[in-house]
Amino acid sequence: MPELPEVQTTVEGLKTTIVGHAIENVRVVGNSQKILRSHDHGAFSAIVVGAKITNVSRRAKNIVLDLSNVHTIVIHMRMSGHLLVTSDKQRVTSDGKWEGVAKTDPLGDPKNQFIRVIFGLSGGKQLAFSDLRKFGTIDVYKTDAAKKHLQEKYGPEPFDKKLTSERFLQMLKSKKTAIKPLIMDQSFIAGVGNIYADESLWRAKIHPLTPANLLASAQAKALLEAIRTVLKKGITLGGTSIDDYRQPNGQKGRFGEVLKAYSRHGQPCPRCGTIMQRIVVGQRGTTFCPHCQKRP
DNA sequence: AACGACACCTGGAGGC
DNA sequence: TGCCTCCAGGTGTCGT
Repeated sequence: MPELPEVQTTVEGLKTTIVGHAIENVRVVGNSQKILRSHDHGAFSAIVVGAKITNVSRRAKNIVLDLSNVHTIVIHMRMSGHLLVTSDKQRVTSDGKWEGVAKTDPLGDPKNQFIRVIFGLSGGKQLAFSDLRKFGTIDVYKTDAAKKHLQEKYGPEPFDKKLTSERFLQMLKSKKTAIKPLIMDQSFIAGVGNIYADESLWRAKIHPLTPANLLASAQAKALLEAIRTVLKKGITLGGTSIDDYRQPNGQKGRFGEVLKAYSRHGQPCPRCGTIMQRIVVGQRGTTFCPHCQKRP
């Protein structure tokens, strides 16, 4: 599910709510042990319980929780995961049910009912991981190992100032692969997934199957700017909640209301009115405007 | 090295 | 209503 803006929105929500709190216990609901990937439940608890959360940050689509005991928890929400934080008088029971939450409360939203892992925090707060499809992962590493791993595994962050349009063009020149799967490749550039890829390519007027090395300098520049623009807008609007994503308070993001391309096949292009088409690229549904985004 | 196919899970939507 | 098939925002692995 979540791409960079959703992860960033989550991180910002967690920063103001859970930093400074200690982890008192970790519960796994039902048959969800595999979400704790690096360690089994007992070993994971033994490492994190008693430690204080000192910082929350993001690298690529990972949520990074630094702990006071030189360990770091790395959470990946994959397709349908999201993190929720309880406020006063709200509670998740050990079987994943909400208490003190009305159906009309954002936390009462049906998409917030798939609680798989619960962190009990000091002060009576809870951090709950809801994930319908159970694809999400929660790992813990020693902090230096975590930082090294996160640094090496992923490509540049889209907002990194060192990622100039010249450098981006250079990166594209060495790849013959189609541009859409390339910008979704996290080792090429971090944070772009299917929604923001479609949006960026539409904005930059580039056909998703264009071989990367055929992009002209002006197109590379336009694409990098488009990626930055759509990601920034996604963050401003609290992410895209097409289906499963929710903010830590349970609310939906609003970027879905302003999508120009993603999932709009059969509807007119907002720029030229041509009916938008759907194709499959790299096994992913892809929507584009056949008039604005011409194949080279 | 690069690319495609598939697996991992579960629920919702749409067709018949 | 009930059953069936398809679809989903991501990524790891395995095969060619």
